[in-house]
Amino acid sequence: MPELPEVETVRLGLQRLLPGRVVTSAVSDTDKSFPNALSDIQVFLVGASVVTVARRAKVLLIELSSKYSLVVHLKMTGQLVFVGTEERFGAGHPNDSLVGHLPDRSTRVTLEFADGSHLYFNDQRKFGWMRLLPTAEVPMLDFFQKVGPEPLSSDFSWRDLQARLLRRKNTNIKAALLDQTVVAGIGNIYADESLWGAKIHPTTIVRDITESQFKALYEALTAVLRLSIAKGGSTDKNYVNAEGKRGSYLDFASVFRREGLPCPRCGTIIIKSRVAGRGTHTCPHCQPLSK
DNA sequence: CACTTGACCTGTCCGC
DNA sequence: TGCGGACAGGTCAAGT
Repeated sequence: MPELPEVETVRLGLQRLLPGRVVTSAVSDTDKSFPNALSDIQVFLVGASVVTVARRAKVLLIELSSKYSLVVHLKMTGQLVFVGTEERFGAGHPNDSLVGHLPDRSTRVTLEFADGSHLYFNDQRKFGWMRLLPTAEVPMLDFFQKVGPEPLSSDFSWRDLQARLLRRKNTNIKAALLDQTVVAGIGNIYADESLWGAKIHPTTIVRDITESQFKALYEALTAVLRLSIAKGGSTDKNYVNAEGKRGSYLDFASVFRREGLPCPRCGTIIIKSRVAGRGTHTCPHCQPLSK
């Protein structure tokens, strides 16, 4: 569920909250969530300070003064929530908070900082992970070797999107968009939203997509990603930002989780189907089946 | 090699 | 009310 806009929203929050803080302890409840040896954690994490927080694709990179980085993938239900000292014994996060008092039963890793503040890695389904790695080795990870370009980078054009997607020319466009080696950061929400924006049916085979459709898809994709970042991402069930708060993009979504409701463009009822093994939302009028 | 499907997990919801 | 099963969907391994 955390896709590019959600992970970027978490990054923006952590970049505001973490740099300069010194880690004083790190506790993990499962090897699966944080598989590093305790000795490495003691040497390269405890005592180090946070330098900066970066992102590549859906992966967060918390760079440390020890020349190591915490590499974090939230997968489906992961959260990274910072709790400052002023909130420590209060009623938790106010307003649009989705988390109660932390740690809770989904907390997998707890980092404590020198001033008594905490960073909690919560993950209900345990798909996500956090790993401590020398910063110089991060780009060598298999995932980073294979992952595609950032869709919002200034040198990524509609021609680039077209060329990357055509690497999967015999599959359907939704599967191609979800393939992280084609373009980084797109998941189920923004695949559906951008295909609706470009008026392309998700089962359309990539080789059958026209130039003007590729161009429209590029415009729609970059627009929905930017809008979602501006709205703090999408909260469906679990996603929260670094302060434990929801994102509001789904209030602006056109098709995702809107089956049975009218298409914002033409009023036709939106339907849900299954494409590429994923729940898929389309407007039958705006996104006709090709061939 | 290209492509599709299943596994990994747990909480929630739906039908009986 | 309880219970089984379907579903959620990011990524990798296994299967076709």
